[in-house]
Amino acid sequence: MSPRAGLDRATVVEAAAALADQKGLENLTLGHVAERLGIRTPSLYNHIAGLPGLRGEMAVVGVRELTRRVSQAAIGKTGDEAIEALADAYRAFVRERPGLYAATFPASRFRKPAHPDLQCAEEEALVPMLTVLASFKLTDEDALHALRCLTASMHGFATMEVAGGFGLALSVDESFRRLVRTYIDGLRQFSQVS
Amino acid sequence: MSPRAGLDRATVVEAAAALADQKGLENLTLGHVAERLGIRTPSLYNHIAGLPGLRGEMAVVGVRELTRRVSQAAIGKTGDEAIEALADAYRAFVRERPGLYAATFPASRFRKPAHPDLQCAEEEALVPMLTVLASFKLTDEDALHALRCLTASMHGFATMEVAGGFGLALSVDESFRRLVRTYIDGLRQFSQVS
DNA sequence: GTCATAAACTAATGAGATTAGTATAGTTTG
DNA sequence: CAAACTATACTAATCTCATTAGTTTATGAC
Repeated sequence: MSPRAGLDRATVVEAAAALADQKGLENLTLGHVAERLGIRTPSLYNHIAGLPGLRGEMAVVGVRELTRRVSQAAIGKTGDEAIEALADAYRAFVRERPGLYAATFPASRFRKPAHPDLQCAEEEALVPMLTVLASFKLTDEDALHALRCLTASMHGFATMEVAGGFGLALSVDESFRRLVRTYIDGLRQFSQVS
Repeated sequence: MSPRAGLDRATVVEAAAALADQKGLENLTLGHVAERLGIRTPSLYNHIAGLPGLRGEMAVVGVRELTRRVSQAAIGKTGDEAIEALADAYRAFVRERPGLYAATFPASRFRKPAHPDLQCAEEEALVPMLTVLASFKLTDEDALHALRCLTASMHGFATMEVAGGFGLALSVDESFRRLVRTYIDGLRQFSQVS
């Protein structure tokens, strides 16, 4: 019908991400993406390098968006308040865009060529968190351990939450608040400030 | 050739789990499972209900094995020591059997019929952890929040680790120790003992 | 020994990803 | 302004994989 539909890579990736959010990343098919965009499946190959390429693009977009939100949340805050804001932003992102977040976490154990853009985006994602941790005056080593613990906690909680792992009739917000508070209290153990 | 190869469901599931550990759960195909067992793909249907059924069986086996290991690790221990042992066992399981563990975490958001065996196994998995937490004399509500925080922390850390998310040259064991210690310290905030 | 059943098989179907080759709408250039 | 170029869409075809249907045969029950 229309030999030009005016698509570009970003549009394709966004459509794929929206579908992944709705139906789950593992249920994402090129057929569905094409249908949503009003084109035939092979036409997608003009914009993306197949399904693996699409997943890689989604990962880059996801990491950047997560970074943006986390950075935004921490602006003008330090210490406890900054950690809490950052953690809330992280969790909110996973809840709002579970498919895009899942794409961000691509079991790099099995990814053959570590996409350079992705690696770069992943490194930048650490910056806001390390910046916030800097206000606790940790040694470099302590800060890196703290970074790992923070990301692991947020990642674990948020993924369990969106997976439906918290079945009980108990406030999930309250559980998360306690997790973050406990983490912050633990930071003090290594911190050089009050 | 051999109209009887002497297979049963458990053997098929174990073969699938071994493949998932090696190649990743998302790369698991019935063809590979059949090849490893020396039969043709359709023959698997005599033992399992297709790929979704196989994944469900893997989830049940995975949860049970995880529960067994965690319970075993906590035998004869209480308090801090029990939590540390339990956490180490959890992490060790994820490292040794990443595919089987991944099967355990099936994004129940998209699972249509919540397998009764699986639901039962999942409930039983909480028992050893709640038992250990009981030694901290928490209120019921505090114990459930603590349970969520503990599973989220262990899950998050272990999955990030096996995904290759900890790239830096910094002891992962030490990071995990700090995560668990911080958690334990946080428990005391709500605990009625020492 | 006969029979029922379980467990293997082959053949066929359908979904989905991918590649090859074709056509056309914009854009660039003379 | 028209010719050529290029990007983007298409159809057709192939490959892998899951799944179903129908067939065969070993093994255990009687």
